[in-house]
Amino acid sequence: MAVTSADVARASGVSRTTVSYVLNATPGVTISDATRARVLETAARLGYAPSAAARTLRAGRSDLVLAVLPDWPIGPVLDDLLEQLADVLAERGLAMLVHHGRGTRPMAALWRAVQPRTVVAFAELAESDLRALAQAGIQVVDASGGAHETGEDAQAHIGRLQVEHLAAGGRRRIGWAGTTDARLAEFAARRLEGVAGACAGLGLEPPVACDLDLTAASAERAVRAWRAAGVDAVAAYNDEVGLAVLAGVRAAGLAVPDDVAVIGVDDVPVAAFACPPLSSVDQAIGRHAAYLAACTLAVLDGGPAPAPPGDLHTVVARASSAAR
Amino acid sequence: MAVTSADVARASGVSRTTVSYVLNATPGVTISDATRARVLETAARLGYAPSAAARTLRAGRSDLVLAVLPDWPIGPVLDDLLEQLADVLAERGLAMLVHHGRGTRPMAALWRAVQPRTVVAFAELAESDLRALAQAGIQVVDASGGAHETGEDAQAHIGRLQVEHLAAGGRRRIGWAGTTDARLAEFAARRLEGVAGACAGLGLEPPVACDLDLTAASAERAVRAWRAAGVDAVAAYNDEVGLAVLAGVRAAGLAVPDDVAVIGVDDVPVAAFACPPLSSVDQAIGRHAAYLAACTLAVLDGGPAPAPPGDLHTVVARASSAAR
DNA sequence: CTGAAAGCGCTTACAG
DNA sequence: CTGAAAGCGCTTACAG
Repeated sequence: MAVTSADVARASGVSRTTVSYVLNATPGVTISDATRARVLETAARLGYAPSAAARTLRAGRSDLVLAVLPDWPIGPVLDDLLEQLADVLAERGLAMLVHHGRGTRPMAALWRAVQPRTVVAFAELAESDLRALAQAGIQVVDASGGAHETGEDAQAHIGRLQVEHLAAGGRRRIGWAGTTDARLAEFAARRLEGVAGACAGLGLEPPVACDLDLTAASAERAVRAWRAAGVDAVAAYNDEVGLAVLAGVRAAGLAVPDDVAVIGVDDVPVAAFACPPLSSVDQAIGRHAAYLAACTLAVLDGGPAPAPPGDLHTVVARASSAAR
Repeated sequence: MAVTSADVARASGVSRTTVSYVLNATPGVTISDATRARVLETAARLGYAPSAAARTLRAGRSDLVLAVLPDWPIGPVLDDLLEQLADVLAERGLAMLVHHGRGTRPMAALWRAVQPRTVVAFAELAESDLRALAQAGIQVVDASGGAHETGEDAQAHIGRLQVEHLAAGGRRRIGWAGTTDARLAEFAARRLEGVAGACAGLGLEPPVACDLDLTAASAERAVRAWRAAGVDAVAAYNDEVGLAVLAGVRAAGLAVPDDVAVIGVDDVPVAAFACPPLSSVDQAIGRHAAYLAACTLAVLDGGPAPAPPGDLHTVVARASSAAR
């Protein structure tokens, strides 16, 4: 049914070898212009596209890049990042296969089955998987955003930025608004560490941590707890949680930023529309994506690793964290 | 390097045929329990996983399901849907390959290269692609959300629900808040059609359409235009746009819902935290995803198509569209 | 400059 | 109950 290289060969009166040489522009072989033109024309006319399966079997590796996602929900940030990465890879003729780390079947089976060219790991991989990948010669791009160029954990760095901004605005007692989503727990813990570290560094008391789900009731409860502890500023896990906090403060009859300042993370468009507009930490996702794409290409080409993009995180100050 | 079925055969002292029979539990062949146990144990011990490429080449089709996304940004709704679909497929040993319809290379090359088991099309496919897929025996699941069970276009249906809700609250002059994102144009047009149709059906004047980007300035401009036309209610393309409208109304010194009512689409968590809380149209994405997964499995198994899930869309009424 | 042949790893008639 | 052999579509030494 499908047209194969043999069909193209037959139709253009040459061997499959020649077809392969022409279509892959194999370096080191010279094909007469007439033959080349004829093969190309025939291939186009027949709508020939080489079988990925056969190529993979032959080459021992596919044209697939496997993106291993963590078990947590993909927010708009990671979403953008994946899209941009897929675009860059597509330009190189590579398709991106997205795998949610649901643990449904062992990673080992997956990468063995798919024989990806590269694995881009947004989640930390198990030791055994890393060993196995290394042994199979599949290189791994670490996109878990672990280390920051300051040597600090990148997530902790974000938490630190939040606290430093709040403290610069005259706030002295910091609350932390985490999330009850268990899948985000590990991630949130790293943020909270940064928050706690920054408080310690600034001589503030340790942060008062509350986990919210995205309901008004849970936000109100958190606000009461913070209030009881004398909290005058809240660092939120992300903008969604931050907006929940704004609503909770309102519901408790208090005012932002007069009673409590709030800052989120991600700087989603909606943050600017809140009342009051929500301060946030921008993650410069475009530059991050470009860097990640460059890393992936470097791994593919065996080239040198690109220079890290410098600091990607900046505080976007809005009314919700105005200085008092 | 990688362990093959030949390795397993050698290590367990049988032929590759037997290994294949045991591992695939091929129906119609009987293998002695001793042999079966030995092969299974050996395969596990060696960490054997069959090569997807070889299987695909042999079978003429892969264990991949190709999800063809439209060119528009993936919102939280589609995002959820994809994740759930991927989970269901994973349980069946199928991996989902996501392809953004960027038109970077012709679809034809992609499906030919990948030989997917099924294509789940979230965007409408070109005639030529549909023909080619049919010819290659690759079935297509239409997930573009085109037809609604009422016979109405599903997107138009959502627009209708918005207008009917606003009109039921005593609003007489409807504004439409679209998006300047060109990738969403076609989608938004179908919504607007539903809005216009509902207005006509209710004897209201045609909607006053404005396209917004997600900035306060553009929202303010739109609000002024609506105001000049006497608009007292706005149906927004989605909750993000709806929240921008809320901010624009505030910036114009007007009040929601007293001067203008607003309703979005998607019912994202943040909608409930707005001031005032934003009304929305819930898309019951979980049920939609389940239906889509069932359709995909039905196609894979050649079974009958599952019953459509009934009406998935419901208005979530909040303060932003309170009756006047 | 071009072609015949081998082999990637799998499954499945076909023999025994 | 088990094995030897062919073939899926490709690429690449190796001959000519």
